[in-house]
Amino acid sequence: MTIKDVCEKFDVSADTLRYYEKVGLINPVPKENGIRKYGKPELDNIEFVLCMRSAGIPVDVLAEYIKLVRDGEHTAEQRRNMLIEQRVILKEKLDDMQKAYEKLNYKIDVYYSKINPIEEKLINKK
Amino acid sequence: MTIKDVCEKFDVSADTLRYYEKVGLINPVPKENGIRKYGKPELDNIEFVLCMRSAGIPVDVLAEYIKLVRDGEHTAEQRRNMLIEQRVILKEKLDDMQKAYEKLNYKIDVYYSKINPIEEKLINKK
DNA sequence: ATATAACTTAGAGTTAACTCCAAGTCAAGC
DNA sequence: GCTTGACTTGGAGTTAACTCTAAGTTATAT
Repeated sequence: MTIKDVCEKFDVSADTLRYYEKVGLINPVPKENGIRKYGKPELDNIEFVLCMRSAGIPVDVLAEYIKLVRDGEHTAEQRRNMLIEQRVILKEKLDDMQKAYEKLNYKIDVYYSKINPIEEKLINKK
Repeated sequence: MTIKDVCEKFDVSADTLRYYEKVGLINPVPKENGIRKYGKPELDNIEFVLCMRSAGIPVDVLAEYIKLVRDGEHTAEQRRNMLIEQRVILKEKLDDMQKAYEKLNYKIDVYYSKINPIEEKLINKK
């Protein structure tokens, strides 16, 4: 799989993939004639990283995590602690966003009744 | 209420509050002797904005929204559409983060069984 | 053989959202 | 009447995470 295939598969730019590799967030990808060829392990790595990034886990934290994976089995406990720490942060963010989502829903309802009070009344009187 | 009180109430820096005001994300705060005095409407404004910011809604989007509020009642529909648009984006983010959260939970379990296989067995055999 | 298109690199530039700084004002306490 | 401390300003600086640029290489099509 070329870099372009991976970009399409995960909807990410080639620049981002190379950047992630450069900063150690993705393991070095094997090359043929100087061109990156992505296999299963690379794709798994990328999928994990993109998923964690979409949750807002910082690049440097993920880079450290991947480094620990490379360092071997004896870092497992440290890695686990990292993940637990990130889970706490993520949970807080999720809760904040859930709250904002509900507030947004509420506000949209309020605007609805402002704009369309007649229809609103009809609904309520049903 | 002084700026310091507001900082403590909402756990936000004075710089951020002034920055939000400067870029139009918070309405101009009335001043006594050149010093900001925050009242109920200001606090409501700030709470809303901080909540939306914690959900990742961009500063410029919020600034435009606040501008529309100032422009009066006839912008209500436009505002509502903005909120609906942001709700879609927020929902997607929430779903992504929920997925990441679950993946993280799963990974933490995996590390747990790696590190502490004996205890893990005990739990499973119960 | 040469043009095209997709890749490569190192490193510079961009963007969003703060965050900090220097210089100044003002009320209160000694 | 002077110092202290909390505020004020405009504007510069920082950080994270890309994103772009320029110059170069390589396989394929003409």
